[in-house]
Amino acid sequence: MPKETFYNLKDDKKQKIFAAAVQEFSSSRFNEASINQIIKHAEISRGSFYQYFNDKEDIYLYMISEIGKEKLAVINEARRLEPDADFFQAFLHMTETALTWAKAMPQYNEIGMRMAVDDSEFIMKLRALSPEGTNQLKEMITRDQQRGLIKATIDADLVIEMILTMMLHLLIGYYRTGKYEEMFTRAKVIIDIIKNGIAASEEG
Amino acid sequence: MPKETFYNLKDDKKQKIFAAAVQEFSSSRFNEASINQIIKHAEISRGSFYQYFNDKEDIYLYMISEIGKEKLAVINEARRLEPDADFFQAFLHMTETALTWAKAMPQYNEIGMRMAVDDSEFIMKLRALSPEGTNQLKEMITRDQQRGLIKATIDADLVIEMILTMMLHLLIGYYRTGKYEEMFTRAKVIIDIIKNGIAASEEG
DNA sequence: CTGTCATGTGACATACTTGTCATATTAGGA
DNA sequence: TCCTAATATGACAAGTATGTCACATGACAG
Repeated sequence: MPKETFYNLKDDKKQKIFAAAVQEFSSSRFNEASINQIIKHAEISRGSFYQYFNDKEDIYLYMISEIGKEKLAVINEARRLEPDADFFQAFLHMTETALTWAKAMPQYNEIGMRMAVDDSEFIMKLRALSPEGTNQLKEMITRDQQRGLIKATIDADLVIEMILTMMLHLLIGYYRTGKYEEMFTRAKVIIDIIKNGIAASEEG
Repeated sequence: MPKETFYNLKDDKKQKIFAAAVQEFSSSRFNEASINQIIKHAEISRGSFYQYFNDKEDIYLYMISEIGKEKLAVINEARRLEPDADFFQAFLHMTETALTWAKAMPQYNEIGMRMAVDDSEFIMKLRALSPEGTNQLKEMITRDQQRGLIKATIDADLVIEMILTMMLHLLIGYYRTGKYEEMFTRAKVIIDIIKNGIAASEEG
């Protein structure tokens, strides 16, 4: 929650500060990110910073919530398609969305990557608060179990965990190599491997 | 490569310094680890530290190589068993070894965890140098493909990537929750999911 | 024009870091 | 015992960081 003084600023100045925060938090983890760098790039004084925000946590939360708004729009757009797709199609689509997002917004993606591997107290707490969009996936698996597409004995939570782990791994791979096509191909193969393990086709 | 003055020290003093390094590097990533903390716990002076080691990288490499020696012994012990096991049995056994190791040596495990998610220049370089024990796994998959236990079309490298990713994920899970049995159970389920995807039983 | 209040500023205190170096201590051979 | 060479020490310089605060500037109402 930035202070009122921040919200009173002109939009382009707010934007500049936001951009400076993105720049800093996309190149350093929370603990290592420096307010000095932020104010330098935003071209504001140290005093001003503390007139806008309480501390580093404050501007981080602000930045995350701003990014979240943008992200939500993209995700909702993606979800509107294919309402009847099975879990595998949906997940592949989701992966594609995530990769596209990562490609389009490399800095935002980088922030997410850093957050995923951050073990500072603040980020740990923050992660614990946001439950991810996991419910929707679980519903899909349950539905596909009822439709007879996925084995009834499968532990949905574990499958989701597997799949999100692999997706994060792919994102990190993309982030490190920049090879979008390759990561997408891999995603398809990984889903195929998981599918032929959890699909009910043979055993039931 | 610590300096000669370090190797000239009595064993218990060397041991104390090693323990202080383990303590510090198991609770902080490389960049955040503090030499001040190490010398405090080792009860040596700042000057002495720089008489023993060139810098932080130096003591880190020393510590890692010492741990590596211990680890190698454990791994070799584990590999001696079941020479004819298939890939899945072998991998499960490997996971068990890793989890046991993590349980027995929590600090070493923590160091490994931190190293896995460290993106400092030094650790990135270090990771790139050590190629992991991935060859052995690949040989097993190839052999099992020839034995007809695994689909011939499967990309061994990708499977190894998947499996190591999931194993790391489980290790991190164990590290965070301390629930050894649960992680081992999950490992079995994960392997089962991957197996019924890559086993040649139905399609291959 | 002036008074008031919001906003901008950078020097400062404080606390941390690493690596150096002059000096003190210790140990072992002659 | 005494001398020398190895080793131990902590003050220090130079750098980083955060958060505060007295003061400067700007804007706007009367």
